[in-house]
Amino acid sequence: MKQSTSIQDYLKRIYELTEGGTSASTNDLARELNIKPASVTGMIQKLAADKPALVEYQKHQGVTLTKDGKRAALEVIRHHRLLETWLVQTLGYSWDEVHEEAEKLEHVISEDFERRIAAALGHPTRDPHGELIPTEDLKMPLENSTPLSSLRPEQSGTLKCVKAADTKLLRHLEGLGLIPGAEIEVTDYSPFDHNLTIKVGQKTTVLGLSITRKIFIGER
Amino acid sequence: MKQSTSIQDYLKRIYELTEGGTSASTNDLARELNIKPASVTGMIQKLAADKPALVEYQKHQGVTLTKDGKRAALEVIRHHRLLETWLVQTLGYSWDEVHEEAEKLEHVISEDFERRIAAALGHPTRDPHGELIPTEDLKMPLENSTPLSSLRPEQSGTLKCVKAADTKLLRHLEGLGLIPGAEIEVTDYSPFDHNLTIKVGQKTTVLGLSITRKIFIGER
DNA sequence: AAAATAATTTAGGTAAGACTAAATTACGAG
DNA sequence: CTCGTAATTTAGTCTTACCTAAATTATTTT
Repeated sequence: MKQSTSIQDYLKRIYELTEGGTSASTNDLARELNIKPASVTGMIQKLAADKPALVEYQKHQGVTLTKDGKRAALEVIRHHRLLETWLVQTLGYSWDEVHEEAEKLEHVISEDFERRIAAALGHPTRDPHGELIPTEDLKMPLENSTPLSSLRPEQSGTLKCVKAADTKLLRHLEGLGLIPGAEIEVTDYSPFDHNLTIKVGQKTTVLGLSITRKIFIGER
Repeated sequence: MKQSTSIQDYLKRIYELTEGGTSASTNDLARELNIKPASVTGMIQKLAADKPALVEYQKHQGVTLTKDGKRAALEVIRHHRLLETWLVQTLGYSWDEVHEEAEKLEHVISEDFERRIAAALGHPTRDPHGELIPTEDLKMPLENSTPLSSLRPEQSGTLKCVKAADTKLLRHLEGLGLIPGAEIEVTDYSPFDHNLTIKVGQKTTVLGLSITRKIFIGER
């Protein structure tokens, strides 16, 4: 019932890649996990063959998580996001520094430890990037936000979440005031390159699609 | 330069077993690590053969740590003891609950994390059991205490440290007031079974050798 | 000092989980 | 529909770190 670090990483990535409803391809998984596609095939075949199967898998069709697999993935994700929150709140990490550390800790902490930090933090619902934290009974809350890339001039909202782990990018966004809670207004859109011009506080910035896709906006 | 979890465990145990100046035997190591002696032989041969050798080893003579091995061991021990301190101080763990959790975390935390918790705790010198925490430059401070088992009637002192990980024992000792800082006086000694009668506060207790060997007493 | 016993080492094996190279399958263009 | 490319899978290797069984070395007893 307790998975290895490797397996937990597979499950977490599969969860992320299948959030949109599509199945996760061997190649995508390999890229996300920084391993070779051939290695992925081996592992997902094993995960699909296991007694209580953690993934659903048909040759050349990609993988999805089973009920059990999803639970296990949400457990890891809960660990990760609680840890990030806690590193920021109690040890003064900044949001661009927490990812790596949480990535290692998430695999080794006990359920007891998880409960203790959740309680100490007041049972937070979002991590420092604004990502939703799965509940204690391992349900993922509904996200009511849309990617910034889908907004158009005149539209506005509150920055809910930044889906990124890259230190440089996060620092850059922070410099622009683009952190969870920020009020944003779209002032211009360029249909050719999908650039958006937005106003955050006093500042006006132009952002490309590769960034606007990672920023999620919700109701004020 | 970064060792696997297994190797770190070997080094830590070897450090502990050789603190008394003697070398660590294959069997003792196997017992401490809960693995078979044959497996220990294989690993220590590898550690001794490595480019910068971590252990000194001659067939049938047991192992000791090299300079490099000692540094690596102290790094792990520092992690472990800082973590225990920190689990107790910030998450409300009791001294009998921290061992297992620290045992897993010690292998994955970064140097940055180590520095942050050390600073947050005010650079403590002892962990919740009173064990000395290696300094940031990886020197083990001198311990100026002796085992309770070496004291005799009329002698007294302050409890400095309890070298034990067993939950039951630790809870028992706590119930008797035998925690770091306690003032202790020896009132009786039985030369046949080495039992000691001691007074802690109001309480008088008789302790066997297996316990008195694990309790360390120092100057008031 | 030889025999019995205990400790240690050798030899060979297994399981995870990665890799490379080669084979196969799927898919888009003509 | 067939060819070429891209994605995927198969097959076979490697490393780490454990295991068991058998052989060897050390130590203790008689």
